Amino acid sequence: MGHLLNERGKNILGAIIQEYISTGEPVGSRVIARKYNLNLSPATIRNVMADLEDMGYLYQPHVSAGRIPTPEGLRVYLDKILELKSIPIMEKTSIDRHMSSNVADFMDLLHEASHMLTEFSHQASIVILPKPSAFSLRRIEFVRLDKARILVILVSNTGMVYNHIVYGEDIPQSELIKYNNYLNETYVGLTVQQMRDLLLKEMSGEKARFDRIISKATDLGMKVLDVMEKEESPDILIEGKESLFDHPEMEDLEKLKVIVKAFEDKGRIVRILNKVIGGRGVKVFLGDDLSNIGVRDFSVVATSYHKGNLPAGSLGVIGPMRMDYSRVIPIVDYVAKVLSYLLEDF
Amino acid sequence: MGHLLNERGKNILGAIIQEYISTGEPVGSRVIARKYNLNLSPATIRNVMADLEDMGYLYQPHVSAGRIPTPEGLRVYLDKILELKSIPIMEKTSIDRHMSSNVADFMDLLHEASHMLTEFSHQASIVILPKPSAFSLRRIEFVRLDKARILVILVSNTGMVYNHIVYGEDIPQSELIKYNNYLNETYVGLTVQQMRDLLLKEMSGEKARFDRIISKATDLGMKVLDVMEKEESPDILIEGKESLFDHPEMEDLEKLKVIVKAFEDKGRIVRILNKVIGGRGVKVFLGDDLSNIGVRDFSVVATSYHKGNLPAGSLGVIGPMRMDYSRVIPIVDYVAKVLSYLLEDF
DNA sequence: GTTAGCAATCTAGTTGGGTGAGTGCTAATA
DNA sequence: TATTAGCACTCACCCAACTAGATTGCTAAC
Repeated sequence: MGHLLNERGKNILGAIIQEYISTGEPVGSRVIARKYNLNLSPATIRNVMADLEDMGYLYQPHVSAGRIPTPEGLRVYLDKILELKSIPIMEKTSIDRHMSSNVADFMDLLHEASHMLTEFSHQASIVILPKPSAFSLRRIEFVRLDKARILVILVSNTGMVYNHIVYGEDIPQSELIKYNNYLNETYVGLTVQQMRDLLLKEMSGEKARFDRIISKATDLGMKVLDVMEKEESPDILIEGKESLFDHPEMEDLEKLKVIVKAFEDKGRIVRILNKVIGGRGVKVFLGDDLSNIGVRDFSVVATSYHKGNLPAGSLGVIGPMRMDYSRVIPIVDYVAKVLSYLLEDF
Repeated sequence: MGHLLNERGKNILGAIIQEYISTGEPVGSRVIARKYNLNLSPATIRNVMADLEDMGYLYQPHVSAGRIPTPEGLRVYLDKILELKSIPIMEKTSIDRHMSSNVADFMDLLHEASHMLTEFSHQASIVILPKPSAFSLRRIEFVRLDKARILVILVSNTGMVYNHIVYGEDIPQSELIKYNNYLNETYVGLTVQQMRDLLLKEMSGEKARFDRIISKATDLGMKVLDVMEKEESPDILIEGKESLFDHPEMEDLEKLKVIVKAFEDKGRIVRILNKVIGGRGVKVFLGDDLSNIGVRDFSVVATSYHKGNLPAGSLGVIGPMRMDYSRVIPIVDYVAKVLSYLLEDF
């Protein structure tokens, strides 16, 4: 057998990974021969295993132990071998129910999504909050803080409240209220992109030249968009860290430290999760994909959620590489779909 | 020697605890006799140690080991023996500088305080965000979300933004704006308590009977105060969890799990920290004080910070019981003082 | 009241043999 | 030629025995 993975190779690799996922122990040739009826002797399986090791899909922790899949092996498994299970009807209805009732505001909805993810995947869940740019404006409000700072409060059509501070000249509150009124009349209902377009148009238009309010208000509006863009460090919900600790592979102290530290640095987690934005479908990050958060032997299963056709944010779970992907992937997928569906008419 | 702690008992207990704090190992009689010139032989010290153990201030992990202080022992040490060090001038100026420059808004200030706490105590820091009731109103804004929900945005005089959702009848946005205007004219500058008083007065007053706007607006205002009170689960900043992991006592896996889980449950942490509100000065929570967050062998050093004379929130650090209190207590104290000072004219 | 001396206790670390799991290789088999 | 049985080999893991070191409590002397 050469360097190409043939049918038998696939079967055996699949069996090994399945076994490893369910036991967490190195897998020997005997177990495979007995439990998975491939009609092959342990000796033959050993030969194939040696080949798979050459290809970089398996490794031995030590010579008298069985094999463990490498990240590369898992990647192949995910791409070519894994067959997804369908979600039990009970879990589906539970997800539906939790996410559509008892949610007072948009944050509740995201919390609920996060909760469903941990509940049914038994991993830690991550939900990246939507960037304001995914929504349209419901209301904007300026509040004078002091002579240099203006507080800007934006309410999106989902009821999310974003606030920013803008530095600038000293404008009395009474004047700011006029800007408010103008902007609330003109820009409500627009997305960030549409706002930017319209602002640019208005700023160079006739009216702005003669109407001081319009001119000043659009100036300030533009400044707000700039600040928003710069500050755009989306927030993040993490739930169920503790469920990670119950996985037996966490017996290692160093590993635990590493993963806890990884959670501290939310920026990096966001960056990984957001890689799924743009594409559709669930993606799995493994091994080197995660080396920048320092957790090579973990795995992130993530996908994006949408509002209408616009990608709004991303969500997923993180856990040890040994994870029941056939269950977890459909769950992440389903929660994202439900969330997107509910988002549509929020 | 009976059950009363005499001078010599104090000296020896103090020495043992000092030694334990700096090494983390059980302390034997020899070390005390050699390092701390009490002019006593190990044998005598052993006798005293046995007494201290009877009193519940020390215990032996096993018979051939030295002694470790119990929470009760530490409590006595903190109350009667410990002498605080003064903060090095370098650290003081560093705290001053960081907290007074580069802080755009109030949250920045709190983050900075939190940062200073970890930086100089080498423990994890906790800052409880002020309850809205500590501040006065700068601006209130109603936004209609849908026929049942109204979003209320409150801006405090410190520039903090609080938002709540109020359920009620369907009120058009144009009507809400009238309420806004009335409330912003009448209630800006008042604390929550003052608002409540004035609202009650207005509701039963003459004007409200004839002016629909005033009547409706005060109704809504009252509802907001009720919601605020109910939802009052103050938020919390935690920084430097990772510095906990570097303490050698964290070699124990179970301990690490426990502390990480404790951090998950912010409610309980808030409840502990908030015990300091009301009193002045730094308090140390030890042993049983912390059993409700499941971390008997940790220690929380906390104090409250103020705006003017009103307590606004609390802050402190959490770490292993073995902590250099003579350094940590003054730092917590100082950061709280600086924060209170800066808060005064925010 | 204090101290020296000493037996007793217990942890932590080391050594060494035994066990079992699993491999790779070789030669036989289909 | 592909597969398999057989076997020697390797290595982690466990257990038991032993050693070294720390510290104590107690007793008797100072």
